[in-house]
Amino acid sequence: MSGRREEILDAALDIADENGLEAVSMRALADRVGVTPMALYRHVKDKSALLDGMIGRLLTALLPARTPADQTWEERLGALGHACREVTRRHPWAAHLLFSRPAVTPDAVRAVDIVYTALIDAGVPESQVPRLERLISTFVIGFAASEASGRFTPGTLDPRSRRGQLPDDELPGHRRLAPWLDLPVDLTAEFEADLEDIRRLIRAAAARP
Amino acid sequence: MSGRREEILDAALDIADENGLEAVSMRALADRVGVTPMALYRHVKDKSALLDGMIGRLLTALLPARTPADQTWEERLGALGHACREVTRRHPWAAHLLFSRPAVTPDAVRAVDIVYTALIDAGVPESQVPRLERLISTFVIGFAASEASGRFTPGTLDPRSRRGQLPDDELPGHRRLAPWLDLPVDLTAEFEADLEDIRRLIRAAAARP
DNA sequence: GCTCATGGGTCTACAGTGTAGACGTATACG
DNA sequence: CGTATACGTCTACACTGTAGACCCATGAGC
Repeated sequence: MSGRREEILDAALDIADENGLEAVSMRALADRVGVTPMALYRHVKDKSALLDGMIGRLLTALLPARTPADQTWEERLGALGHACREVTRRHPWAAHLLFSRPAVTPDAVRAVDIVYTALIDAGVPESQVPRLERLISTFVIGFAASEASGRFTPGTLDPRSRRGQLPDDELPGHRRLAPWLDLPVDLTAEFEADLEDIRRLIRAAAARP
Repeated sequence: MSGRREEILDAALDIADENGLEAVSMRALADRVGVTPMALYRHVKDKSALLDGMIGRLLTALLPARTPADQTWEERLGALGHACREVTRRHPWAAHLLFSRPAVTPDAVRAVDIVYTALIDAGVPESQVPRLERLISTFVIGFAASEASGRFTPGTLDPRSRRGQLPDDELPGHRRLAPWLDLPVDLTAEFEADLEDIRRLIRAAAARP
């Protein structure tokens, strides 16, 4: 019953949001809750269990309360994808945890099920559904993690100087694409385009024997 | 000049391979090199610089010495993908770092260039190439990271018991797919199928106006 | 030969980490 | 009343990364 555990987890979320995940130490968390570090261990087995609890908390927030049945499978997929990206934009530290901790909480299973039914509704052969679910979730979480960790916007150095470290004739691709590489990237638009590509991939899979 | 830095990085790789990434502490590393912890700081600015150096070392090992020009773009893409997965299978701890550290080393840029030229050769419109490169690398690294962290094989509990935590009628997708979910997954074959799906996605992008 | 810079290494110390173990206390229930 | 149970505290230990001062061998320039 006692909502104490939830209270602690939320405090941990707050700390992570304000000062990053590495600022979540048992001592700092205890301070914020107004308690001694060791007191936390009554409500949380471990530090790693604490992290699990944190992503658990996020997952429940992410899920649609009830899946509106009047949406097409493409809309439902898009909604889930955007929700996932939204969560990791609000909590950039979370992206990594989504990868490391296997998703076995009830909420995570529910999320997987949404993708399953979307794929089935799309007409994908059942034997292919689990694989495609993994493909999709891997990409979506990967995109979110990349965005959150700055993999897509490497540092402050612009593309030109980055390229400059290598002789230009070793990088024919970069030379050829130079005009496009200097453009700023709109990651929201890019994510949308990626989702559309994935929907196409699904339709193609549904159309195959 | 002095190969001391490389010697240190390799020792760090060894520790990580044997006991996991969290076992790579400055003290443990110093012990293995046969030196005092503080001595490491002459060759490595930071602990985080040490980690950067480690993935740098891996990346050079991953890259093809020279790209054989007699391969089709599909073969080159597949080779790079498999090389990436191979590295993270040999060094499971590395997958996460690939995500967190933006890839700005010369070797990383070279790897990106291989994908760029493959996409160009495939006939993808140049404006789409950078986005698709990000899509592909995100998926490939994400797959590797998922596999390494066990996201694809959640714990020891079988699918049935995992599902058991929730009422079955809340999970129509799982119920429908039950026969397929109980099958063991061959991740090598799955990765191959995923790559093929991605190649199809590329061909489709090339065929669009 | 002398000096001097430089690269590499050592020792000490500090502030911070997760957590095991023993102990205390207040409420609820028989 | 006694006793469980939930919750919290204090102390202590073995770690972590790293700043700062000091040392010594090598080689270059005067």
